[in-house]
Amino acid sequence: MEKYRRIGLKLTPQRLAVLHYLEGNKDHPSAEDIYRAVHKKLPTMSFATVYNTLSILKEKGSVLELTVDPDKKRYDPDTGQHDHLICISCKRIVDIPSTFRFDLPDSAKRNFAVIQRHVEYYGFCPECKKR
Amino acid sequence: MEKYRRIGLKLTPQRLAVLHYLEGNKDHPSAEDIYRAVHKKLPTMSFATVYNTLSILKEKGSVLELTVDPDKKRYDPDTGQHDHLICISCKRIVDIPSTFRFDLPDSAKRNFAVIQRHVEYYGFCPECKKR
DNA sequence: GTTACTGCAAAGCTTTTGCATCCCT
DNA sequence: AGGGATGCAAAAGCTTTGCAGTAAC
Repeated sequence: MEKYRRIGLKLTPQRLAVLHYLEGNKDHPSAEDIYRAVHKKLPTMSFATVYNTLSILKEKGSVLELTVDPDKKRYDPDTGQHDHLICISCKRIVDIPSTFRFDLPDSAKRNFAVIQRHVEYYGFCPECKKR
Repeated sequence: MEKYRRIGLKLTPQRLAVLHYLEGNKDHPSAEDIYRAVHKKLPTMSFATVYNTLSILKEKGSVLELTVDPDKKRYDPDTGQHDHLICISCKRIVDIPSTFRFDLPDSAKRNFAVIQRHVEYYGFCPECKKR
């Protein structure tokens, strides 16, 4: 938690609860997932505070906002380079290591200043493909 | 247009207008972009019909729904394998050829049945990086 | 003549915002 | 004590839906 104080966050119980829930979380939760989990521990927790906290964490680079689920945004506390397997049926998102280099040849960049790469593999997870 | 009749579409003026607008379109338009463009030619055009048409085209595999813009869905009539450069400032989306093989090693698939791969490079486009 | 599509308005969801109150530092 | 954070409710977007009327086949 020291690292959050260092980036200039005012440490409220609400923020600590969100940070604690996200710590090491591999589920790529939505804002509602976070709200529901944290609300159990902290019944006064509001949606506005969840979004407010996520917005600051995004800004500070401590959380990634994923736009891979057509229905809602998902959040990833793992900001290291990795790719995603996504089930188009149950919307499960699973981390996998990147299998190739980040580099895009300059000729392909069209003068963009590229900052980040996202790679997603869409399909059916083991459970959903059974049906 | 023959190919749309062949996949079992009832060809209404509204659908033809949407199909014509999407044909060869490289802008990755949103539903609203499509609505505005088609509405000029066909003033009775409604949003419901835009979404209805897109939904059918998606189903038939004639259009890809992109979830790379956090604000709204974008549509891509080019269903061949290619990657995207995305400007996080103006939301412009530019096509680039894929620079590596589709294959994901079986060991990385976690038993998913992978159907599609999406690769996006996020950053600033030439115009937006000037500021 | 049927069946399916259109258009309008209302509803549904996720996310954002305004503002008074509260509390971390 | 002061400035920022919280919580509530309302609002804003995008997208979906219900249904009566209409048009394609």
